[in-house]
Amino acid sequence: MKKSDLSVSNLTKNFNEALILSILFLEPKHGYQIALEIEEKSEGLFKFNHGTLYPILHKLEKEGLIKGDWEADSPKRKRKFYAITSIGKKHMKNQYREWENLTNHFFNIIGEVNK
Amino acid sequence: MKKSDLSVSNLTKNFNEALILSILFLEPKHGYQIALEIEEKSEGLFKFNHGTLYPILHKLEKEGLIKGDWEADSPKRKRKFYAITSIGKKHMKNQYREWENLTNHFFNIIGEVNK
DNA sequence: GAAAATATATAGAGCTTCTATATATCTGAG
DNA sequence: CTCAGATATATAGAAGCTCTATATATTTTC
Repeated sequence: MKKSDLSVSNLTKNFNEALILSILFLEPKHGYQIALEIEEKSEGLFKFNHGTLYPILHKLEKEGLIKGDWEADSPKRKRKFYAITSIGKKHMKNQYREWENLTNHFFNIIGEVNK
Repeated sequence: MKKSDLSVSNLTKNFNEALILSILFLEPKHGYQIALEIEEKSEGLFKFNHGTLYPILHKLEKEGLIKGDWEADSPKRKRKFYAITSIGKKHMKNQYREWENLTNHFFNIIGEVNK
Protein backbone atom coordinates (compact mmCIF):
# COMPACT_ATOMS: atom_id res chain seq x y z
CA MET A 1 0.00 0.00 0.00
CA LYS A 2 1.12 3.41 -1.02
CA LYS A 3 2.30 5.88 1.54
CA SER A 4 0.19 9.03 1.52
CA ASP A 5 3.11 11.23 2.46
CA LEU A 6 3.42 14.20 0.18
CA SER A 7 7.14 14.67 0.31
CA VAL A 8 8.71 17.79 -1.15
CA SER A 9 11.45 15.71 -2.78
CA ASN A 10 9.16 14.47 -5.52
CA LEU A 11 6.58 17.15 -5.99
CA THR A 12 6.26 16.55 -9.71
CA LYS A 13 5.56 12.87 -9.25
CA ASN A 14 2.91 13.52 -6.62
CA PHE A 15 1.51 16.34 -8.70
CA ASN A 16 1.14 14.14 -11.77
CA GLU A 17 -0.38 11.30 -9.79
CA ALA A 18 -2.88 13.66 -8.17
CA LEU A 19 -3.96 15.00 -11.54
CA ILE A 20 -4.51 11.49 -12.93
CA LEU A 21 -6.41 10.22 -9.90
CA SER A 22 -8.61 13.33 -9.84
CA ILE A 23 -9.50 12.99 -13.51
CA LEU A 24 -10.54 9.38 -12.88
CA PHE A 25 -12.85 10.40 -10.01
CA LEU A 26 -15.62 11.15 -12.50
CA GLU A 27 -15.45 8.03 -14.65
CA PRO A 28 -13.00 5.50 -16.11
CA LYS A 29 -10.82 6.80 -18.89
CA HIS A 30 -7.95 5.54 -21.00
CA GLY A 31 -4.43 6.99 -20.91
CA TYR A 32 -4.53 9.14 -23.99
CA GLN A 33 -7.85 10.59 -22.88
CA ILE A 34 -6.52 11.36 -19.42
CA ALA A 35 -3.64 13.34 -20.92
CA LEU A 36 -5.98 15.30 -23.18
CA GLU A 37 -8.40 16.16 -20.39
CA ILE A 38 -5.65 17.36 -18.09
CA GLU A 39 -4.30 19.54 -20.86
CA GLU A 40 -7.76 20.94 -21.61
CA LYS A 41 -8.77 21.54 -18.02
CA SER A 42 -5.47 23.27 -17.28
CA GLU A 43 -5.79 25.42 -20.42
CA GLY A 44 -2.62 23.90 -21.85
CA LEU A 45 -0.56 24.47 -18.71
CA PHE A 46 -0.11 20.80 -17.78
CA LYS A 47 1.01 18.60 -20.63
CA PHE A 48 1.91 14.95 -20.25
CA ASN A 49 4.65 13.35 -22.26
CA HIS A 50 3.37 9.94 -23.21
CA GLY A 51 6.68 8.45 -22.15
CA THR A 52 5.93 9.79 -18.69
CA LEU A 53 2.21 9.06 -18.54
CA TYR A 54 2.14 5.34 -19.26
CA PRO A 55 4.78 4.29 -16.73
CA ILE A 56 2.87 6.27 -14.07
CA LEU A 57 -0.37 4.50 -14.96
CA HIS A 58 1.40 1.14 -14.70
CA LYS A 59 2.80 2.11 -11.34
CA LEU A 60 -0.53 3.35 -9.97
CA GLU A 61 -2.15 0.11 -11.08
CA LYS A 62 0.58 -1.94 -9.45
CA GLU A 63 -0.06 -0.04 -6.24
CA GLY A 64 -3.78 -0.76 -6.41
CA LEU A 65 -4.89 2.87 -6.73
CA ILE A 66 -6.33 2.34 -10.19
CA LYS A 67 -7.45 -0.70 -12.16
CA GLY A 68 -7.03 -1.02 -15.92
CA ASP A 69 -9.11 -3.07 -18.35
CA TRP A 70 -8.76 -3.37 -22.10
CA GLU A 71 -11.79 -2.05 -23.90
CA ALA A 72 -14.31 -4.84 -24.47
CA ASP A 73 -16.33 -3.44 -27.39
CA SER A 74 -13.73 -2.85 -30.06
CA PRO A 75 -11.12 -5.58 -30.11
CA LYS A 76 -9.02 -3.98 -32.84
CA ARG A 77 -8.31 -0.58 -31.42
CA LYS A 78 -6.54 -1.25 -28.16
CA ARG A 79 -7.53 1.11 -25.40
CA LYS A 80 -7.04 0.41 -21.74
CA PHE A 81 -9.63 2.06 -19.51
CA TYR A 82 -8.53 2.86 -16.00
CA ALA A 83 -10.90 3.13 -13.06
CA ILE A 84 -9.96 4.52 -9.67
CA THR A 85 -10.26 1.98 -6.84
CA SER A 86 -11.69 2.64 -3.39
CA ILE A 87 -8.14 2.66 -2.06
CA GLY A 88 -7.27 5.16 -4.76
CA LYS A 89 -10.17 7.43 -3.78
CA LYS A 90 -9.22 7.31 -0.14
CA HIS A 91 -5.61 8.01 -1.00
CA MET A 92 -6.51 10.93 -3.25
CA LYS A 93 -8.78 12.56 -0.69
CA ASN A 94 -5.93 12.43 1.75
CA GLN A 95 -3.55 13.80 -0.85
CA TYR A 96 -5.87 16.74 -1.41
CA ARG A 97 -5.61 17.75 2.22
CA GLU A 98 -1.85 17.36 2.12
CA TRP A 99 -1.59 19.53 -0.98
CA GLU A 100 -3.71 22.17 0.72
CA ASN A 101 -1.45 22.13 3.74
CA LEU A 102 1.69 22.26 1.63
CA THR A 103 0.54 25.14 -0.58
CA ASN A 104 -0.66 27.11 2.43
CA HIS A 105 2.76 26.89 4.03
CA PHE A 106 4.48 27.56 0.73
CA PHE A 107 2.54 30.72 -0.06
CA ASN A 108 2.94 31.86 3.50
CA ILE A 109 6.69 31.93 2.87
CA ILE A 110 6.87 33.16 -0.71
CA GLY A 111 4.17 35.77 -0.01
CA GLU A 112 7.05 37.77 1.41
CA VAL A 113 7.90 38.96 -2.09
CA ASN A 114 4.69 41.01 -2.30
CA LYS A 115 5.20 43.02 0.86
CA MET B 1 19.89 34.60 -17.57
CA LYS B 2 17.48 32.20 -16.00
CA LYS B 3 14.23 31.35 -17.71
CA SER B 4 11.26 32.24 -15.58
CA ASP B 5 9.25 29.33 -16.86
CA LEU B 6 7.73 27.32 -14.06
CA SER B 7 7.68 23.95 -15.74
CA VAL B 8 5.82 21.08 -14.16
CA SER B 9 8.71 18.71 -14.90
CA ASN B 10 10.82 20.09 -12.08
CA LEU B 11 8.40 21.36 -9.51
CA THR B 12 10.64 20.45 -6.59
CA LYS B 13 13.57 22.37 -8.01
CA ASN B 14 11.45 25.47 -8.63
CA PHE B 15 9.81 25.04 -5.26
CA ASN B 16 13.14 24.93 -3.45
CA GLU B 17 14.52 27.88 -5.37
CA ALA B 18 11.40 29.93 -4.65
CA LEU B 19 11.70 29.23 -0.92
CA ILE B 20 15.35 30.27 -0.86
CA LEU B 21 14.82 33.45 -2.88
CA SER B 22 11.83 34.43 -0.73
CA ILE B 23 13.76 33.96 2.49
CA LEU B 24 16.50 36.23 1.13
CA PHE B 25 14.01 39.00 0.30
CA LEU B 26 14.21 40.27 3.87
CA GLU B 27 17.96 40.30 4.35
CA PRO B 28 21.15 38.41 3.42
CA LYS B 29 21.56 35.06 5.13
CA HIS B 30 23.99 32.16 5.03
CA GLY B 31 23.08 28.68 3.82
CA TYR B 32 22.63 26.96 7.14
CA GLN B 33 20.46 29.83 8.35
CA ILE B 34 18.30 29.70 5.23
CA ALA B 35 17.60 26.01 5.82
CA LEU B 36 16.68 26.63 9.46
CA GLU B 37 14.33 29.49 8.67
CA ILE B 38 12.51 27.56 5.99
CA GLU B 39 12.08 24.68 8.41
CA GLU B 40 10.79 27.00 11.12
CA LYS B 41 8.46 29.02 8.94
CA SER B 42 6.98 25.85 7.45
CA GLU B 43 6.53 24.30 10.91
CA GLY B 44 8.89 21.48 10.01
CA LEU B 45 7.17 20.65 6.74
CA PHE B 46 9.98 21.75 4.45
CA LYS B 47 13.38 20.40 5.39
CA PHE B 48 16.50 20.90 3.32
CA ASN B 49 19.15 18.26 3.04
CA HIS B 50 22.43 20.08 3.13
CA GLY B 51 23.60 18.02 0.18
CA THR B 52 20.71 19.54 -1.75
CA LEU B 53 20.86 23.09 -0.41
CA TYR B 54 24.45 24.03 -1.19
CA PRO B 55 24.46 22.96 -4.83
CA ILE B 56 21.26 25.00 -5.34
CA LEU B 57 22.89 28.06 -3.78
CA HIS B 58 25.90 27.66 -6.06
CA LYS B 59 23.62 27.35 -9.05
CA LEU B 60 21.52 30.40 -8.12
CA GLU B 61 24.70 32.42 -7.67
CA LYS B 62 26.03 31.27 -11.02
CA GLU B 63 22.77 32.41 -12.58
CA GLY B 64 23.09 35.82 -10.96
CA LEU B 65 19.94 35.57 -8.86
CA ILE B 66 21.88 35.72 -5.59
CA LYS B 67 25.33 36.92 -4.62
CA GLY B 68 27.44 35.27 -1.93
CA ASP B 69 30.13 36.85 0.24
CA TRP B 70 32.21 35.24 2.96
CA GLU B 71 31.56 36.82 6.33
CA ALA B 72 33.92 39.74 6.90
CA ASP B 73 33.90 39.97 10.72
CA SER B 74 34.97 36.50 11.83
CA PRO B 75 37.68 35.09 9.61
CA LYS B 76 37.81 31.74 11.38
CA ARG B 77 34.23 30.56 11.19
CA LYS B 78 33.46 30.36 7.53
CA ARG B 79 29.98 31.53 6.69
CA LYS B 80 28.92 32.68 3.28
CA PHE B 81 26.14 35.26 3.30
CA TYR B 82 23.90 35.33 0.29
CA ALA B 83 22.01 38.42 -0.85
CA ILE B 84 19.33 38.42 -3.51
CA THR B 85 20.18 40.52 -6.58
CA SER B 86 17.80 42.83 -8.44
CA ILE B 87 17.56 40.21 -11.15
CA GLY B 88 16.74 37.66 -8.46
CA LYS B 89 13.97 39.86 -7.05
CA LYS B 90 12.46 40.42 -10.45
CA HIS B 91 12.67 36.72 -11.20
CA MET B 92 11.07 35.76 -7.90
CA LYS B 93 8.17 38.19 -8.26
CA ASN B 94 7.48 36.64 -11.61
CA GLN B 95 7.76 33.17 -10.13
CA TYR B 96 5.19 34.08 -7.49
CA ARG B 97 2.63 34.88 -10.17
CA GLU B 98 3.44 31.66 -11.99
CA TRP B 99 3.03 29.61 -8.82
CA GLU B 100 -0.32 31.27 -8.21
CA ASN B 101 -1.46 30.42 -11.71
CA LEU B 102 -0.21 26.86 -11.44
CA THR B 103 -1.83 26.14 -8.07
CA ASN B 104 -5.11 27.70 -9.20
CA HIS B 105 -5.27 25.37 -12.17
CA PHE B 106 -4.11 22.44 -10.09
CA PHE B 107 -6.74 22.86 -7.37
CA ASN B 108 -9.35 23.48 -10.00
CA ILE B 109 -8.71 19.93 -11.24
CA ILE B 110 -8.08 18.08 -7.99
CA GLY B 111 -11.00 19.88 -6.32
CA GLU B 112 -13.09 17.26 -8.08
CA VAL B 113 -12.39 14.84 -5.24
CA ASN B 114 -14.45 16.93 -2.80
CA LYS B 115 -17.63 17.02 -4.83
C1' DG C 1 37.88 18.21 27.63
C1' DA C 2 34.36 15.96 24.98
C1' DA C 3 30.06 15.99 22.66
C1' DA C 4 26.77 18.34 20.04
C1' DA C 5 25.62 22.01 17.13
C1' DT C 6 27.12 25.05 13.57
C1' DA C 7 28.82 25.52 8.75
C1' DT C 8 30.17 24.32 4.08
C1' DA C 9 31.20 21.08 0.41
C1' DT C 10 31.24 17.15 -2.87
C1' DA C 11 30.85 12.30 -4.69
C1' DG C 12 27.97 8.63 -5.99
C1' DA C 13 23.49 6.13 -5.76
C1' DG C 14 18.84 6.17 -6.94
C1' DC C 15 14.74 7.83 -8.88
C1' DT C 16 12.02 10.49 -12.25
C1' DT C 17 11.17 12.78 -16.37
C1' DC C 18 12.41 13.62 -21.10
C1' DT C 19 13.32 12.42 -25.83
C1' DA C 20 13.25 9.11 -29.20
C1' DT C 21 11.62 5.11 -31.22
C1' DA C 22 8.42 1.33 -32.31
C1' DT C 23 4.00 -0.45 -33.49
C1' DA C 24 -0.80 -0.29 -34.94
C1' DT C 25 -5.53 1.56 -35.79
C1' DC C 26 -8.78 5.14 -37.11
C1' DT C 27 -10.36 9.37 -39.46
C1' DG C 28 -10.63 12.90 -42.76
C1' DA C 29 -8.90 15.37 -46.84
C1' DG C 30 -8.18 15.20 -51.53
C1' DC D 1 -9.04 5.04 -52.25
C1' DT D 2 -4.86 6.55 -50.61
C1' DC D 3 -2.16 9.01 -47.59
C1' DA D 4 -1.38 12.08 -43.75
C1' DG D 5 -2.40 13.07 -39.26
C1' DA D 6 -4.54 11.89 -35.08
C1' DT D 7 -5.38 8.24 -31.85
C1' DA D 8 -3.34 4.75 -28.66
C1' DT D 9 0.06 2.19 -26.00
C1' DA D 10 4.74 0.92 -24.79
C1' DT D 11 9.72 0.87 -23.68
C1' DA D 12 14.80 2.05 -23.85
C1' DG D 13 18.32 5.25 -22.89
C1' DA D 14 19.82 10.06 -21.77
C1' DA D 15 19.66 13.73 -18.67
C1' DG D 16 18.70 15.97 -14.44
C1' DC D 17 17.71 16.37 -9.60
C1' DT D 18 17.55 14.85 -4.78
C1' DC D 19 19.24 11.79 -1.29
C1' DT D 20 22.62 9.62 1.59
C1' DA D 21 27.08 9.48 3.04
C1' DT D 22 31.34 11.39 3.92
C1' DA D 23 34.82 14.96 4.81
C1' DT D 24 36.48 18.94 7.20
C1' DA D 25 36.56 22.57 10.67
C1' DT D 26 34.80 25.83 14.22
C1' DT D 27 31.87 27.10 18.14
C1' DT D 28 29.05 26.25 22.03
C1' DT D 29 27.55 23.69 25.95
C1' DC D 30 28.01 20.59 29.72
